Amino acid sequence: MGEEMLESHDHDTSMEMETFSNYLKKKGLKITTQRMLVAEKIFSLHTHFTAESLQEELKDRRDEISKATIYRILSIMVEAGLLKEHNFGKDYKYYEHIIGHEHHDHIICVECGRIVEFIDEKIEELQKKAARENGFSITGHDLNIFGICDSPKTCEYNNK
Amino acid sequence: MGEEMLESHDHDTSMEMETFSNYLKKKGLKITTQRMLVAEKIFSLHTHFTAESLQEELKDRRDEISKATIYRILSIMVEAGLLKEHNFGKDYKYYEHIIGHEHHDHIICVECGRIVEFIDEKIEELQKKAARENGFSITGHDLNIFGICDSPKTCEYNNK
DNA sequence: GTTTGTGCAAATCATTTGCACCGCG
DNA sequence: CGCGGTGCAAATGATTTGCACAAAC
Repeated sequence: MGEEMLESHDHDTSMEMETFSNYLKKKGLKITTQRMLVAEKIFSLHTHFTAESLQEELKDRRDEISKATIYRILSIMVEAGLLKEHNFGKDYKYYEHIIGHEHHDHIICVECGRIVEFIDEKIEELQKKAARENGFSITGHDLNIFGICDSPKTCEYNNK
Repeated sequence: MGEEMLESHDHDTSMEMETFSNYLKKKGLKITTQRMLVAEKIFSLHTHFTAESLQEELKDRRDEISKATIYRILSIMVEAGLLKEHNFGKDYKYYEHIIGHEHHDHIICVECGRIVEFIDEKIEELQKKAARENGFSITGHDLNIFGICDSPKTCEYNNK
């Protein structure tokens, strides 16, 4: 239920945009129209998206942004730590912005594709413990649970 | 530490081969040389492998097996529930056979690629709980922890 | 003998890259 | 202005597929 709350209010992106601009300046990269448009869109989204869906969302602009540029900007933002890349078992990547979002794991419906975010501090703790016990200094993790959801709205399985 | 033990003894593959053959028969698929060679190799491996590395391992045979065939056989074995597919964040897939191996999660070294398996029943339990609480009936999960390992043998990071 | 499997090469698909032109600083 | 950025089209790399020949049943 945490995610619906985050998505309901209209998010002000100025703080995130500022962070991104600062990163660009610090790295000697230029502030371009495309970078601003893409970042703005990304920060305004509070869902998981793909390079494809992002380009689609930007189509309403008079000037469409090329896939090459989209990929290049995504890569900068991941590098900047503003964006997280996910592999949900598909052959393309999902992204979600990080600022303003706590770390969380995912439950993915194998029937309708719905993604629910959740966080369990005990699981986090146990993961750190497991890494430590195996002599690893942890840099990150990825936990995805797959299942069939109960959403009568989206889930084909519960919809028939 | 559980994994080293599994890997140390020479595994008899006859039981697994039997299961695979039965599956093929049941599905009206043919028992071919390639399918037997690939399955035999897979069941004898107790590590994670890729389509590429598997083909490499089969090179010592007089007749090399084509990539197309390898992929086709991998797909059958996944379908049969004998093989599990993994996305470790790379742009190619990893596989590991399932029979004779308990379910487990992975810790992957981002420096040297070493993969350690682990299992934590409490994490398993908490995952089921999280899925249940979000209205999902769980079908599977994937937990990967990334970090830097302490192996002086393989890890470049600890090797310099 | 049929039907299914295999190898090869060509096709896909997401992502990346080379290059000529464009626009920020 | 000058150099990094963008778009385009071509390149890449893993995986898939069409097709003619080969092997299983």
